[in-house]
Amino acid sequence: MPEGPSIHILREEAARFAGKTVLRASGNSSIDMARLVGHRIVAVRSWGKHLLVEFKSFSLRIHLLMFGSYRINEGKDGAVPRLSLGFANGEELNFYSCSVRYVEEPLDLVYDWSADVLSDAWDAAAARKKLRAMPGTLVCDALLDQSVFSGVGNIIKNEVLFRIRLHPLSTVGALPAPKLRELVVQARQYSFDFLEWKKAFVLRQHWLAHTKRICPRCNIPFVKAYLGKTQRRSFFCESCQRLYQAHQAPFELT
DNA sequence: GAAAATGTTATCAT
DNA sequence: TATGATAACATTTT
Repeated sequence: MPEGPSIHILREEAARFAGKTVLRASGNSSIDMARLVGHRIVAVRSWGKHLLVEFKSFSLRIHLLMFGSYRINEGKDGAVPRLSLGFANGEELNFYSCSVRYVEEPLDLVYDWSADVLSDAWDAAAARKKLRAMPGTLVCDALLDQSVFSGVGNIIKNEVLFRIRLHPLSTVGALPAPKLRELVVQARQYSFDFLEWKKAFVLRQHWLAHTKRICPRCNIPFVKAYLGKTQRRSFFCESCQRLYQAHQAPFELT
């Protein structure tokens, strides 16, 4: 369920609770839920895959991890909420199998909004600068680095690399400037495409590489491998996705 | 029904 | 101490 665009949708749906006061909080989370009761939600925000419910003096951070889900104004069959927030008129916001935490500091101090690929505050130049500082990193790992591309997940990773014809084992430092620029542009652009397709329930049919067996450009089999320090599934075409590697030895002189 | 998977973090080992 | 490997968590789809 959850890459950045899915959380963006969740945030839009949960925005209705901004300004409302929590009347009840329950669930199997280990956080102090009583603390929430009586507090008014100032805003519902998101940063990449984090959903942030902001109160006046603290915030709640929900991360759906791999299998999390949520329901608004209804329960989920046979599932106990990790956290259930009750509001006036029987309204409720329920989260299942997710990570729940308090953030004590002001959100603007904790989060770098310019790293969120779906944010108005997204800063492509800042992302390029971060990438230039990690020349030895594989592009498949760089795309999943939340401090650079907050919200990008494994599906977006595979689709972006296919879209810009870039081999996942390419090294960030070996990319020509225009390619690096394209990587940054498409990480954001594909995330918006993902968002629109997800909203229209047509996301999966737009996948060109992720879980696919044949390259739609070359008509030859994709390679499926678990790559990078993250060891996540990669689907790529060895024919049309170019591999850029450093010409010099892959160790650093210190 | 087994296996895999849209993710992150805690803990242990080196 | 810092880095890295491993485990842990939990649910739906193939």
